[in-house]
Amino acid sequence: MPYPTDDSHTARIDALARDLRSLTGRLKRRLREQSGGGDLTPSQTAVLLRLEKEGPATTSSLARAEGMRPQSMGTLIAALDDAGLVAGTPDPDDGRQTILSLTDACRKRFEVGRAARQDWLCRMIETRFSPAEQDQLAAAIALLGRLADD
Amino acid sequence: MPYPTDDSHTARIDALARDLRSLTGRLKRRLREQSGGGDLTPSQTAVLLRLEKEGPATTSSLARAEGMRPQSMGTLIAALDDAGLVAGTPDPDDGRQTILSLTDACRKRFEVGRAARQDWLCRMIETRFSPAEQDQLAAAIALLGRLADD
DNA sequence: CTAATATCAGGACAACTGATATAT
DNA sequence: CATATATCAGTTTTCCTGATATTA
Repeated sequence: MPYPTDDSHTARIDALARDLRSLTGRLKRRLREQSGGGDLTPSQTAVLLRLEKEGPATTSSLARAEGMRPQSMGTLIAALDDAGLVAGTPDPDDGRQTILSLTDACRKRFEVGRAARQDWLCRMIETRFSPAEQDQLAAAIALLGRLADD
Repeated sequence: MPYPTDDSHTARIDALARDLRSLTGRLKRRLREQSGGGDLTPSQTAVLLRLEKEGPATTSSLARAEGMRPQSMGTLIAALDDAGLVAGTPDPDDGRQTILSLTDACRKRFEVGRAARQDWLCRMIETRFSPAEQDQLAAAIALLGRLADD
């Protein structure tokens, strides 16, 4: 027997890993494709929604939260700043940091988008999944978050 | 009231969508970082595992299965061909197509990797999640697959 | 002096679009 | 001729590494 422990348990884990690898690529592509059209990239959207949820933060703390390098987050933030969606004010206590917050224009944009139910992902979740399936998703997202954050 | 239907139901879906957006980015980054070191990219790994699971296929059918453009799959396949992990034989019935299969070298590589439990994702799934949680993951991956494939 | 923050510069990867040749 | 497959070429996006200035 080539691999002694390749029983059904291990095979099931292999299948899980295989499907998860395929899924992440497809999901990412789908999100990017749907955000297209003068709109924001998935990473930009994720940062804006995090700022909305958790309040003002610095570039570095956002980078840590999203699991990317501070430089990468820096360029992402610069684009959002150019678009007038976030604004930075210097931290009075720590001169190295600038505190980023959503602008009123960005909050307005969220408000309008939600009122019109324009968000593709929200529409899909609402229309394609039953409430019970939505609960399943929420639980699994927490599990996968553990995996992504080591 | 700015948005008449912004009740707790809608707020829960907004939170789900927000967390899912953040998760896909983090997961993708984690997979790429873990595949680093002379190894294969996540997309390459996904294609090889699909060929192993479903048998020989063409560039176009693989592109459809992974939700990407045939050209993108083409360059990905070319790299795997250069690395000696896949080989193509002309389809006897349709001169336009070439049927791609895993090489013996690739199967050997899988065999060795599995025997040594070298796959990061498999190890994480096995050690960080209980069997019940693994079931939850499997169910949720199927749900999210529906979302990714429209 | 060491550690953390931010920014500049350059590069690699993975996907895209458009155009073309070939075979059905 | 219309459709499907594959490939060539160029581009964009997103993230990376390395180096530097500044502040705690």
